[in-house]
Amino acid sequence: MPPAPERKTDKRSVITEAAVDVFAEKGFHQARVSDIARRAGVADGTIYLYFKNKEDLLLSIFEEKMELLLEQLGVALEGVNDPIERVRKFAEFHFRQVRDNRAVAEVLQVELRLSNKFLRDYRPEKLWAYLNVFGQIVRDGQAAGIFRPDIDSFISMWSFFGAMDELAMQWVLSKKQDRFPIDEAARQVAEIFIRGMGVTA
Amino acid sequence: MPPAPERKTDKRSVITEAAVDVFAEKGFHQARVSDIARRAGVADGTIYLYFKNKEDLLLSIFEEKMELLLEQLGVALEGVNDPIERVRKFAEFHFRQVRDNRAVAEVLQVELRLSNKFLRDYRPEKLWAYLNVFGQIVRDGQAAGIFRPDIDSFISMWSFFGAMDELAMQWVLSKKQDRFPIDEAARQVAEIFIRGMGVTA
Amino acid sequence: MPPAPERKTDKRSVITEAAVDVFAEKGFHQARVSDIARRAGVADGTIYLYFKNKEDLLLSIFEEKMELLLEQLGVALEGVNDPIERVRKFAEFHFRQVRDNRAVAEVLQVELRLSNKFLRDYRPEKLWAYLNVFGQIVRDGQAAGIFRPDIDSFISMWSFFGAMDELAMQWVLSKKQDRFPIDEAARQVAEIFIRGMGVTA
Amino acid sequence: MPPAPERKTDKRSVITEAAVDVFAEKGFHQARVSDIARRAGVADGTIYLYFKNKEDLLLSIFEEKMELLLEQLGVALEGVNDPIERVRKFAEFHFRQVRDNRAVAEVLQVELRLSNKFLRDYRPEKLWAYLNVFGQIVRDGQAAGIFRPDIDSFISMWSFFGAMDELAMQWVLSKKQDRFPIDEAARQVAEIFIRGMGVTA
DNA sequence: GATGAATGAGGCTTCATTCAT
DNA sequence: TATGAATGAAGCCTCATTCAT
Repeated sequence: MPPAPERKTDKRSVITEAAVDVFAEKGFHQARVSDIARRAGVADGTIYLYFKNKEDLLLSIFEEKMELLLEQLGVALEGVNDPIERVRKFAEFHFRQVRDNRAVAEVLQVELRLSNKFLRDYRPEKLWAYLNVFGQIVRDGQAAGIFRPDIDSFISMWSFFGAMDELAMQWVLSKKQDRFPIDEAARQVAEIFIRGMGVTA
Repeated sequence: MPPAPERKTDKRSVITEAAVDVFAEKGFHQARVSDIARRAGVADGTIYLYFKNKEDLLLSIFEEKMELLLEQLGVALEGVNDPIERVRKFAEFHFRQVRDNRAVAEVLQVELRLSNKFLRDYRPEKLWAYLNVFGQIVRDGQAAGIFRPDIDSFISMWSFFGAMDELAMQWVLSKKQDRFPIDEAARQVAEIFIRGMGVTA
Repeated sequence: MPPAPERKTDKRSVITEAAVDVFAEKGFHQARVSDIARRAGVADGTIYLYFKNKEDLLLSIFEEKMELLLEQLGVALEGVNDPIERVRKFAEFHFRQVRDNRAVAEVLQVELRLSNKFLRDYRPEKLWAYLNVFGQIVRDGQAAGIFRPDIDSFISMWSFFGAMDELAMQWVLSKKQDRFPIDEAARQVAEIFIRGMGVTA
Repeated sequence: MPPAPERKTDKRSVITEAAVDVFAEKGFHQARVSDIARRAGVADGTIYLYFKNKEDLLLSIFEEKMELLLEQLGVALEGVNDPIERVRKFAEFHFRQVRDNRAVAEVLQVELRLSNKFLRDYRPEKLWAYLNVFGQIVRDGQAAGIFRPDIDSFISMWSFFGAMDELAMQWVLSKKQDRFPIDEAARQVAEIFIRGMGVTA
């Protein structure tokens, strides 16, 4: 019996998952490479067979996770044609991901922002692709006469993302006991933007 | 005759300003204490006469800058009573700060990201106060029947801040030549939230 | 039918040649075992089937190359009986080797430098044998009354080798365009030592 | 009372001397930076206040020592005008230095050669200046009709240096008990080159 | 024999902080 | 107050070597 096809990338993803956990727990700078190695059950040096260095590990996580996210977003929006409904689904999808993959969200939202490389040098194509799904919804809605034509899709897109992202961060960083209901947040954000961009207002 | 009061804090504020610049340029972790000292024109050790350590320096900046911001926000909103108008003024004020003082935007970014994870026990009271001005606008608007009563002020407050903050960051990070008009961004964000929270929609 | 004898050592010599190149290019310490493996077209681990470790690989090169050199020197000096002529032939031979096989010069350099300090217990017998050919020429010349009897063969032998070796290194290190004629160097070195050791002077 | 002027470079030279000892004892690659620090009585980090890195430390030793050597050579040859005598004094001086500063000689001769930077990238100006003193002696001798005009000063200069250097290395590396008389070596090398280059031969 | 992924010890270097002047 | 040389803990990363396949 041949090994499962993902056997080959097995160790790589073991490391990736371990890194997500450790980064989420301790933060990028406090996380020791050896912590990640121990968590992954590999030797320190093994990490460097798959990643150039610690920062590359962080960026790789971003790339991989965003790619996955983008795919799943496509699935979540499949068959949904009404722009308004698509906005709702988008918010719902985003917050659901955050809730279900808290560690990933934490790394994507908190740690990544602290990485200079990320903020300054790195161009997050995948993030743009993700956001542009929203931008396209706005333009489609405008074409359909649902959203006001003077809305700038660039501005609304980043606003929408900023709103979701900030709420997600607050949720992620909040202690378990005083965590607000995230699906309610999804609903409210979606509603604010739908009405906010709507023509009837 | 006692020395002029600001004489005493002269060197302290020189250091603070230098630190703002350096932190904004390189980020907290990449910034070396000696960079800040050089920029401030003092010796490394001098910094430790005014601040307990590097982290304390960062926190002091937060405190000072946020206090100032809060004061100025108060001035900007003075005499403006209509909740809708107050939202507009808030957005306008925030983006104007970002434009006029690039470092403010970055400081806010950093604070948000670091305060909860890196600085476990630090509570950014001043930031909350800043945001709560918006929260109160929402509640006032609800009381006046202008905003829908089911809007959660916590959610809308963070959404609003996230939207503004993300746009600010995009503006800060964008190259000078292709910078979008920041005051237009202010208008659009304000409009989306005003309409989005409004009862008539 | 047994495999051809060199079949058995085929891979070994492939590795040896690759190692000579890599050591010559980067030096012993800078050379990675994996560089050698790649150059040889084998896996890293394969090297350890033929050599105990990296150091052993270096020593084996010494042994093999010096053995060859010694043999060829014998051939070059065959039938030449006059000590003076033998000195000339020796120099000629040495520089010809350097020119035709650049790596040999570097190997000798490395050996000399490393053998006594880095490889505490290694005795470069073959190198000594090579040099002693010159020592013997001196002693023969002295017996024949051609060279002064107060010349110490140890001192003259190392001097001669040092002179040739240093010139060889300069030649090897010099850029192709401004390379001095190496055979002229051979002539001059030989002449200096012949006259320098001669009785008539 | 003001501090002695060399107070300022005190620690730097303490480190340099310690490095010479440790490099001579263990070799460059085996020497740990912490070994040098301990020997110098400073913290590891202190070394990096004076030197860029470990290799820079080695090269700095070379620069400093060669500069000193060059100066002292000038003194040793002062007032000696006869080219023949100058050759004798040169050899004498060189070997005396080796004998009196064995650790320095060991570092300069053995370790330096093993440093890739040195051999490939670095242009040892000071060494050339040192050698050119010999080159000039040759040319002066030729002008005076003492040395044969067909001698190439470049070739003879490197030969001479190679001869001395190789002998010096053999002396430095040899065990105390079987160390040959170095001043006798000086005499013989000088004599070989003087006669070897002479017109009468 | 051949492979090459995995190992893991250990060193160079950084930089926040101190303290004698 | 101010200095800045000195400290030294601690982590990222390299790479020779092994061993299961």
